[in-house]
Amino acid sequence: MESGQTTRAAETRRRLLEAAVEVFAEEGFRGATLQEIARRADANVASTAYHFGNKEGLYAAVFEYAEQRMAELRGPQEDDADATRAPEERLRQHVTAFLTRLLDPRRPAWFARLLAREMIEPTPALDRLVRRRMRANHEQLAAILRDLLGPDASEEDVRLCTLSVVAQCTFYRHSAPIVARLYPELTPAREIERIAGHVTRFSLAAVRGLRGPRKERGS
Amino acid sequence: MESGQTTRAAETRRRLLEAAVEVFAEEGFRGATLQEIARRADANVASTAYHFGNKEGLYAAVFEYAEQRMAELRGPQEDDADATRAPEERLRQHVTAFLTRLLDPRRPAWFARLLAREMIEPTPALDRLVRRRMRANHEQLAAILRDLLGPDASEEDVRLCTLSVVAQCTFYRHSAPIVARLYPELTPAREIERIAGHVTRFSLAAVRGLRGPRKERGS
DNA sequence: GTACATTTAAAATGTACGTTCAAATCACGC
DNA sequence: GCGTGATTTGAACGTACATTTTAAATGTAC
Repeated sequence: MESGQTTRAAETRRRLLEAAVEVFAEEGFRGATLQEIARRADANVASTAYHFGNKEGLYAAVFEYAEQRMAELRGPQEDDADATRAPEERLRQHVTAFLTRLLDPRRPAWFARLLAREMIEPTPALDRLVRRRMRANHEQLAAILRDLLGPDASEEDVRLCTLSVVAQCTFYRHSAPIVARLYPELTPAREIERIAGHVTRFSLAAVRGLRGPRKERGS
Repeated sequence: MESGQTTRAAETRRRLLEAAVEVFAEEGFRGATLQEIARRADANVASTAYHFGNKEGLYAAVFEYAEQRMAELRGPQEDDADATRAPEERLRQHVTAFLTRLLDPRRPAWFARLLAREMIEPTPALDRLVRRRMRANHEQLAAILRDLLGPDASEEDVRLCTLSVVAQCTFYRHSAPIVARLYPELTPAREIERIAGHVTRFSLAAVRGLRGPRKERGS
């Protein structure tokens, strides 16, 4: 068919996306320049316009591309399915996988940076990401916590506990600069196992304590 | 002395800072323009150069100003001191105050935005903030958790638990766009008390569970 | 009230960047 | 090899903006 042309064009497109992911992650939407992206991709500035219309179009494509690449990087062990095992074990596994995705230095850092920027100035790309990727993950974790909390727990409690677990995981990524300055000796990237162990123990203990009759302390 | 001039000059300076805090928070360092800042402050562009040297100088001054303003906004009930009360009660109070600072819609939102931007691209301003404001807060919270965990807990455990509490609080601010998209019905800004209650209960239960002989589950 | 220093206003300058465009190059069917 | 449409290229355009310059205004001291 048109394999020669198409693959060549698709190739520059891919190079542009590859370069753009990095530049957008490093510099943000405003800070990123098409010239820099084109330079890194060994392409002409005008090719960005040709392939993606304009800077915004490129960003949208970049976010989708990054999202896809991250999904590909997921190992099969992170998939759902094993509803047979004890919820305690499933929690540990979920937390470990989550933290690994966030902190493992072998994973590219750009996705977390893009996401962090979306937290400050959300774009339509975030809506899609939540709908298409995050929601399912949250549901999976919520199911584990529902099991742990027992049948008497309200959906409200399940939700809040789920968020507490997520919060502990994402913290070491989102607030890394603060953690690094408060505790220079703690290097999360190298201690994923230790942190995962703590988050799991902490959360399991919390859930066990919450499970029984709710203890209302204080006023 | 030179009061007429000085106060007038100081007044312009203050107006510039006030405007700059907002613009930097909204648009980020790169997105903010001196012209817009000057316009909002009813001042001339050149006045930014006169008072702060250049854009970077203005940013540094802005961050310090924001920091100071936030410190002023703290009620007296957020101070340390009451080491007499039960640590459970102190935790509840600390968490509530923390969440209020982060989420209360009556508080200006710009500080959190400036801070979020520092999480992506730290500047020297962050070092100062951590050293001069955050460290003490963390120590205060760590002390509460040390009390709760009892004398057998390692400093490592205290640290991790402290971070778990902080993580749960900051999450509702840092990841607000995600929470809003996952659970549109949850409106953290209006439910500070409920969230504070959950974080406190969750963390107290966790700490109580961790306090005894460490239960190692799983492998 | 006149000379000097400080502060503000307005315009000018230079640069960086997104976008556009016409020409050049390429891949392919004929 | 030649025409056709898809890509790629290099240059140019216009705009936005940080910074600088210049001039006026304002305050201070004699």
